Amino acid sequence: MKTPAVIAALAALAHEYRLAIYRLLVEQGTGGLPAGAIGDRMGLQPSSLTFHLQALQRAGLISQQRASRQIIYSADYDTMNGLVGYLTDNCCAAEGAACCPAPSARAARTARRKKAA
Amino acid sequence: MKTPAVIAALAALAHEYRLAIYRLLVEQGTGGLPAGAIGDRMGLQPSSLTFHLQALQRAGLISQQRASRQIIYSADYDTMNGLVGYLTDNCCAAEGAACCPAPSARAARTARRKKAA
DNA sequence: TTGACCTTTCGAGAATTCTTGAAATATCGT
DNA sequence: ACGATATTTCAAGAATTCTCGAAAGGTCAA
Repeated sequence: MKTPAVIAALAALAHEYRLAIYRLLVEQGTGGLPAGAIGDRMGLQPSSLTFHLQALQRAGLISQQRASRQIIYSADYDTMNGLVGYLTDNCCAAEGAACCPAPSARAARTARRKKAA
Repeated sequence: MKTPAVIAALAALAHEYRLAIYRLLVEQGTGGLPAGAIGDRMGLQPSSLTFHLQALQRAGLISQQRASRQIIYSADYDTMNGLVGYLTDNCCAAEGAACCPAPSARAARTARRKKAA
């Protein structure tokens, strides 16, 4: 995951409503949720909801799919994996720093991520 | 780590300069770096640099310490750990979702975090 | 094809964030 | 105490993000 994409994902999640929407969609799993249902739970105006959904989508955190009249949104787990990978990798660059996951866990996660990419 | 703090940390990192500054400080380890040296490397105006350093500091991602005339900034790893923990915990809330680190790694990280808090 | 439903688009205004230069603060060496 | 160095504060303006209401775009059922 490149730095501009990381910044986009961070910015997308750095908002009360968007973080809540994303968490809600993660809970829903691959089934996702139609826009209207999201708006109801969040108490958001339709146009405001679309604004935030688009922000999440541009960042690659969620994706949409039309189902007749409704538009179903669901979480894109890959982007979150990439984000967490970037943050953990860049968290412990200094050797011996008292931080983050233990080296073994970090190595395992890096290997898994490289395979996925 | 509570949601407002998570949003603050995400917002602080969601900016080109601030993410670069944070990464630079992480590389430096506990020794940190004086404000001037950060500004030189980033090519930032002093007042702009202070603005961004304060944003990172308010989010708990970095801390400062005076050393005679200079002010040394260094990364606060705990907040990043908390942020990564929050993101990983909330990434795989749906059971069986094809996402994030394997359950065992997640459990280990959660246990470590709880101990630290 | 008409009307109802669900969602997005558009435009305007409010709020927030970012940048910049000038002035202020704090520390040091002389 | 004075001048130099390092950084922050302040105020103003530019840029961006967010919210809201009205209108438009698809999709379905009759």
